[in-house]
Amino acid sequence: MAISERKKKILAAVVDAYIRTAEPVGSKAIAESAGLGCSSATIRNELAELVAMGYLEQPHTSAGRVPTPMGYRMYVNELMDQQRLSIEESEDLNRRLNQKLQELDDTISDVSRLASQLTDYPAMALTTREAVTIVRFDLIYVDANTFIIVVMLSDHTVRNKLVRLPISVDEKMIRKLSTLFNANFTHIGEDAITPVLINSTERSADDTMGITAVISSFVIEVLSSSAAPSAFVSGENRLLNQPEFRDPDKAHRLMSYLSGGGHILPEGGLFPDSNEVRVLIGPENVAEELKDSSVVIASYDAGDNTRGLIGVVGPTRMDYSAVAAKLRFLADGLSRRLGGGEAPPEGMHNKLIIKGDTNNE
Amino acid sequence: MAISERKKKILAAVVDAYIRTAEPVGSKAIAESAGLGCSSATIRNELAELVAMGYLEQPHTSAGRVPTPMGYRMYVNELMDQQRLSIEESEDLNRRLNQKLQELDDTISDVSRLASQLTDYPAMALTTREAVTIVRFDLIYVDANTFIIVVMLSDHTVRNKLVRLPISVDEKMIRKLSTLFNANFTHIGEDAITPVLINSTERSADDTMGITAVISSFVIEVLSSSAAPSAFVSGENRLLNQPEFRDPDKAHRLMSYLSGGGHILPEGGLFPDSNEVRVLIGPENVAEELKDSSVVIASYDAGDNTRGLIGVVGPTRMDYSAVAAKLRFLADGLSRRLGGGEAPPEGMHNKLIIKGDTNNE
DNA sequence: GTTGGCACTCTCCCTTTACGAGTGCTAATA
DNA sequence: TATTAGCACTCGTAAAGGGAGAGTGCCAAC
Repeated sequence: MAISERKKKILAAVVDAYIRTAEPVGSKAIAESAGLGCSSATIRNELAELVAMGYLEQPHTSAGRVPTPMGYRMYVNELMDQQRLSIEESEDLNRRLNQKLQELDDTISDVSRLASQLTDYPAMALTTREAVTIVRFDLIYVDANTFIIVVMLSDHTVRNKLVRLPISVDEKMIRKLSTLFNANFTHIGEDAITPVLINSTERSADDTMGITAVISSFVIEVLSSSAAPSAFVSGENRLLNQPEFRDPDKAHRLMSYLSGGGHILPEGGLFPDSNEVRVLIGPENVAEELKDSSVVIASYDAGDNTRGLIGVVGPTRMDYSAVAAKLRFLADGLSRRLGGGEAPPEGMHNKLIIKGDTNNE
Repeated sequence: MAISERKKKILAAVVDAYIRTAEPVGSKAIAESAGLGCSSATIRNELAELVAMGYLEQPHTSAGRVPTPMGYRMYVNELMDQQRLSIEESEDLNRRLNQKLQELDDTISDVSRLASQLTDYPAMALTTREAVTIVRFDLIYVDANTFIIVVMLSDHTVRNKLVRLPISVDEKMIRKLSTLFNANFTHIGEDAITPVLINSTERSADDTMGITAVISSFVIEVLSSSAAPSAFVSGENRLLNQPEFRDPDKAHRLMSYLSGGGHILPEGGLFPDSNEVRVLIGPENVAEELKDSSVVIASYDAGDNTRGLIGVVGPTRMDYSAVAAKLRFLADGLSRRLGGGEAPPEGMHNKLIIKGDTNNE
């Protein structure tokens, strides 16, 4: 059955009111607020039909209406006025973002904290990197027992480690090792670092003291930790702001889930395109713990084959419009700062494109 | 008035039972549990006196007794059996600790996470460092637009930064700058880095492209971030396990306080000595938000003029004995791994020394 | 198709009641 | 003098009752 224009308006009014008040919405309130010139009785008829169509439900017979996940979905896809940030807001955001400019690895926790502060919901941030390789190797001789390993990675980050040896090495040996590692260990993946390679390098260097092994294990550590996606969740406690989480058990369940950050990853398959904000409403979420919460995610381009994701978790009664706008802004800002060239110019407000699972209706 | 032996036993029994059950303790329960051969009526008389003395209180006339902060204090100082960890527990702890061996800066979050997991309370970890200086400077030339700054600090950590320039530099310039910075910027504090120094270095290097400024600002960033104590709180959500935080508002208040981590610092003044675990009970805490919670803290020696602190927050009805033992173990383990030489040998169980504000009675 | 009216059905909140755990006191006992 | 048994009393909690109010569904009129 097609949904009439008036039904849409009424549905939107219900969702809007429910988002604001967290209480079932009655026909009278709608008649007064939404500017369609008809009485509460008419609204009641329409509401009954919206319930029959599955967009709304009643907690019990004589209560007002509450949107179903399907109702929210309709609202998100078609009805909500796609909120833009005001000039002041976006300036404020820009300022805060500019303060955070550091390496991406520091930023990921900041990003999630920022998203959480901004939206007043718990937020998570994560990045997945494509496999990196080492592009450059330097060993810095400090003293007879100490040297520093510095490696530059294909994603233009730099890692270092201070090595202290129980025995003495001379500067020549360090230089030799540096040359060898530059020749043998750059531009290869973690799986190419075999015992065979390590042994042959050790022999070439005349290294009888196991220095090669130390350096090799650092290489492996760097390559494997860079490949692993990192996640960060913050502001879990903001859940308690929401009336639907006044039940400590419910709140606790979700918070524990969120604290265990990594679990969000499996859903990483559905990375939204840049410029798109994805909304997952209640049962649309894969994770059992999220079945009655909603998640809004946006992704950003962190440059060098790295994509980042920022997400916000809240009750299904979430201010989708505001949250989506803020996330979009944040993601854009991050893309612009961290990412490749083709990011949109500073200050431009992108048209918001919001998508989600539309195939379940 | 002096407190008799029997009163002590009864008080201990009340605290023990209350820690276990979170419910006011009645005379009958004590008569049965504590092995002193007397009836509940006798216990009642004693209880009445303990109330008069301020060690216990009654929520209302016909309820059991609950320890007051003063009661807990007595318990912690004199009564509780100072729990040792079982062999299995300490082996498990050792294993987990060994896995976490990395740089201190990575570890601080791990430490707090570990402490939280271990105790099932929210935990925080923080370190204060003495001012560090740079002891060694290296600039690595990568290509005409790129070089890497590597600095080694007096605390034996190494920091690096990749610098990309809009203009070209040659290798000679980089070498010159490296020498100059090594000469002028090592072994000095942040406040010694004045515009005058930067300008003179810039002139000496014939640097017309502002590279000196870039490097200088990195130096300042490193020195200031190393001086700033860093804090980390985790497991806030475990608060919700405790029945006293079933009230979402109460839980939220404390959790927000904890999330804002830094606030704990002002109390840093009371760093416990190593080998001592400090317990702060309810009103003994300075922070308003902690007035009806308890904090257990231990400190460890992280080497190089750095002291770390691990703390656990919970309701006043906290299992002080178990928590103190675990924190002591953790702190010892960390001192041994990170710290100076005179740490106790591996595997030894230290005598627990527990102290606190005893001057308020 | 829309509206006013009205009986009906819920939940929410307040009060009442009953119950039981635990006390305080007193008088008896060792 | 310290301990104990007994008993009346207190108070909080949980279950049960009882409006009040918000909101519905339906019907008959427009």
